[in-house]
Amino acid sequence: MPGDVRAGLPELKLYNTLTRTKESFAPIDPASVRMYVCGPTVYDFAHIGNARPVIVFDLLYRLLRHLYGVDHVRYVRNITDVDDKINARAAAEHPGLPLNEAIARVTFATEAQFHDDLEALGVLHPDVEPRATEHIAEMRTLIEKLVASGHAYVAEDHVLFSVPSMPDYGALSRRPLDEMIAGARVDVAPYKRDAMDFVLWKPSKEGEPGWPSPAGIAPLGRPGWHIECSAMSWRHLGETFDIHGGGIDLIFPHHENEIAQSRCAFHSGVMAHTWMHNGFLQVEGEKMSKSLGNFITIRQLLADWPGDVLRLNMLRTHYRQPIDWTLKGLEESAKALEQFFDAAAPDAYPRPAPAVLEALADDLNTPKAIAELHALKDHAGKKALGGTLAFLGFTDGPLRAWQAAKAPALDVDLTMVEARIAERIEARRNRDWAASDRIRDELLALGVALKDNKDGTTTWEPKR
RNA sequence: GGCCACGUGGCGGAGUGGUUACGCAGCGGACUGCAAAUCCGCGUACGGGGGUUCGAUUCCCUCCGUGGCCUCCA
Repeated sequence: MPGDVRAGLPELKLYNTLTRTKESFAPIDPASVRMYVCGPTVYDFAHIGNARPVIVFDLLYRLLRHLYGVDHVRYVRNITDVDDKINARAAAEHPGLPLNEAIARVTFATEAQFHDDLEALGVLHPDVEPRATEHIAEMRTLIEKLVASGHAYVAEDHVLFSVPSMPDYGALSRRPLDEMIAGARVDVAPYKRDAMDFVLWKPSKEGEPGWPSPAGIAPLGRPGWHIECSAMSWRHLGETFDIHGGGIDLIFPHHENEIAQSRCAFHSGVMAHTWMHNGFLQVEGEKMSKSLGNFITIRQLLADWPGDVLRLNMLRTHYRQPIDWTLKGLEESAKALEQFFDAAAPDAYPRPAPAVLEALADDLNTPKAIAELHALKDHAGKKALGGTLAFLGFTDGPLRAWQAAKAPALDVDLTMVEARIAERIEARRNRDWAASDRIRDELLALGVALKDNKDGTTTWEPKR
């Protein structure tokens, strides 16, 4: 490598769920830093909780690209397009269609909605966005490997992963096997050898999507939930890679099972070196759920706020902390963003100010980074602020459009306003404060707010 | 029940073994004919109780509270 591309850059530290400590990040290959993040299951509009990992890991992606070079980072975020919820949705929405066609419609439409949402949130496209249904072959290969090595077995046309075959299963979630078995509240399927065993492949029911099964199973089948991520990360990032991210709720069982599948299939001690998990989101102090009626989609929020405000609001809390999503918070975020863009030079080259970069390099300390943004606003150059905002994924266009749209429509005669202002200046020159104040009040009633500037001029702006 | 997080000033939210986070709101001041805008300044916080320490918000124990996972879930 010609010189050290990272010279002068801060050391990146990331909290690793696997070790429960903040560690210095050292990629397997600095020329190809590899990150996998669990993406959405496409059956409905994404909610604001779904937006959190997408925004957080987008920021990490931007940071990695800055530290290692745009062409030296490979970011994979999958689309899960095979799932019972998708099937149910498809049957409900398109009752007249064959199920497979209905499913295609649902997943296609949902994926498009998701992409629209992310664009509004300022999220970059990952380098690869693989779909589960396009990686069935890889899944089958993995399953065959696992069966061949004794880590999986066939029972009643299912393939199950044998958890006891992996002695250190549970390391990520820190759940020793015996405890889990003791505390298991699950109905154990009779064909499981062990209560903890999980499904890699299952037979498709009549009318469900199905693919040729592995391991000599005759009927068509479909994959279990966990195998797809092992297959897609393998295909696009290799047997071992640097970072695997997702929501904290995925630690168990999803990520634990991914690790089991990948490590046992490749006889490896490691799937990903760094495991990162974002905290959960609540809405106005309550858990978000459909039954409480506080279930908010990204799309609903975008009707009221520019995506950049949602993005800033998300980043005001450190990614590992729980976040309480509130209207008050959104209002504060909007205000801060307006201040930033009022103070920033437009179309600045995307480049993080050193203090912001340092904050981000410390396990994505975005609240600290935002504090530095305020410092830049007050003390540093407009270009530094503008460049940093651009680096962080903020653009002012939607914000400005939003400001214009929410401003009360002014139906005033500009010539009249200018005339009244001139009239008031004359009154003030004559120290006729009563007349001056009357004119100001009258214009304010029309939505025109006057400002007497230090240089003696008077300007106006729409009343806020 | 088991496991894992979290509890910071009015609110949001970083961080640290001993000096200021930062933002919003509030208050005071400057400026102004009065305002608006702007600028300056101010509050003196770390859930309760023990312990370690010269010293703890920061480490340990414990209690209380909140949330999450253990079943699909960002």
